[in-house]
Amino acid sequence: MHVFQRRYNMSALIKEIKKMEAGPQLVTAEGWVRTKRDSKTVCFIELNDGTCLKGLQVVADKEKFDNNLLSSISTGASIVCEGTLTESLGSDQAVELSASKITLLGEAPESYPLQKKRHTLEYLREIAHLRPRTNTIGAVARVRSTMAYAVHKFFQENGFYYVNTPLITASDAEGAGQMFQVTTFDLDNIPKTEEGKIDYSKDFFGKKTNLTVSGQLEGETYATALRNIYTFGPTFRAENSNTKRHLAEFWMIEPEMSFCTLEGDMEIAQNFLQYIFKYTLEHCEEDMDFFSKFVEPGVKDTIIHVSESPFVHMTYTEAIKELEKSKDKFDYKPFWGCDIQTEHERFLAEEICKSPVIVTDYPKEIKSFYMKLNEDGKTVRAMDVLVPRLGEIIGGSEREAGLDLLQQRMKELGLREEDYWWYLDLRRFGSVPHSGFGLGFERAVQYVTGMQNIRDVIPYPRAVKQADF
RNA sequence: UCCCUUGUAGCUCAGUCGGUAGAGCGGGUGGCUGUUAACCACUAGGUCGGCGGUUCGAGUCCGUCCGGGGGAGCCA
Repeated sequence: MHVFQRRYNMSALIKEIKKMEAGPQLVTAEGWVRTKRDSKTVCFIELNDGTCLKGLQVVADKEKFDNNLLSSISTGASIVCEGTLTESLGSDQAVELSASKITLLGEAPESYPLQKKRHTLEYLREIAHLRPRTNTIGAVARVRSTMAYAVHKFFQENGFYYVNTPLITASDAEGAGQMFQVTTFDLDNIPKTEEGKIDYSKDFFGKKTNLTVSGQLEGETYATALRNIYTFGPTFRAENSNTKRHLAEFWMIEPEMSFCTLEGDMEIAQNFLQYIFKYTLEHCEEDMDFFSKFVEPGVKDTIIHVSESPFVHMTYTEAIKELEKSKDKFDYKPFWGCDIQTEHERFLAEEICKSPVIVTDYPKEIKSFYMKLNEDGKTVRAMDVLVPRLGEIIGGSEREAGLDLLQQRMKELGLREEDYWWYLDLRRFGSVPHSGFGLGFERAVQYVTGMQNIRDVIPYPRAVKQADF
């Protein structure tokens, strides 16, 4: 990126101005006032436009400016400053803007909710429309955007096509949790059949529909046509879960690869995570330093380490053996066949492996119907990527490619074949081994930034009893 | 949904054994100063989350409802 390049009618971004050298040319800076400090003859304004963490110091000689103008420039006000860049006498910045002209665009009276002091993240959630103007949420927003770009960049550069799977779905049986129903019915006057049941034939789609809980099944259809695809879009879960790592509306990334077995799946998952981590470290250095200093001490070093070291591999059976050695530490005693609890996941990643770990070959009973059965008849070709601090960040598998085996599995679980006719067609016509995984985007942002609560890494969190703004 | 915890000034919190409230920051005013979480002084600002109960008296004890946080389950 060229620092001096002008875009459309925009003046230079503050992140670019800060990299310029002192000189006689006029520079214009626009932004919001973070804080103002007065001295006898000069006034210091820290101006931030959100393009970087630390703002530009604007220095206004009090003799040159109307006192009313300077006094109305308070924290939160929006201003335009024109002047020349000079070498700063202060030690916290290389250059500063010596203002020759300041225009107040919008004042911010004392009722402005953001003070020039630390606020709790809980309070900031109540003013979600203003919180991106804070250091922390601004940094999260920049990192989130950078990570989203890295996601596309990784897949686009590695032979994947971006597929948009539907958000509204008629398949009610994906089994991945409670769904939000979509209807245009007047809920006070719902059409009923003669038997008194809801008459969905009169609803908008002529059948019962919900918001998607996963684009995977539709993703598989495009993977078995374009070879490698990925989805990256919103996902909805109506579960009544109240935790710091669940949302009712979140963004999920789901790659799906044809002619790919579980081994390839694991390799891509690791390379993918490491790529977006490295890309973010490279492009968000200032923000990562901030997170590492104030949000989660050492998170930057952790991400550097994780982006360079191979992940540990372990089968479910091996993982249970390891957990049984320390069973006294757990509320839920581990045994072969049990679900791996959050406490187990974290112990595996944090204590046993001290790094991300990929656990594979889970008992079929605790995994989804579409996962490929191993030859032992008991386990499936599933993999979960567990990371320290968070637990599961990726869940994936090699898909069952055999029609008979898939039909048998669905029968065992009471799934109706007619609901999945098109999914089964993929096994009827040109079936191939294929694999994929799902990554919760917000969880990845949490992991990279060290933010404790998922509601602080998405602009407007939707959760149980929470849909403001 | 369950368990724990919390709700006091604009924000963050203190408030002892039940006797109707304090600090820091922020705001305002004044002072000082090339400042950078600026500093110093003064000042304004409160239905103590709502409702009900116990008591001579409730921020404090009890019940209940609502909101916040943490943990669990479910999962991404």
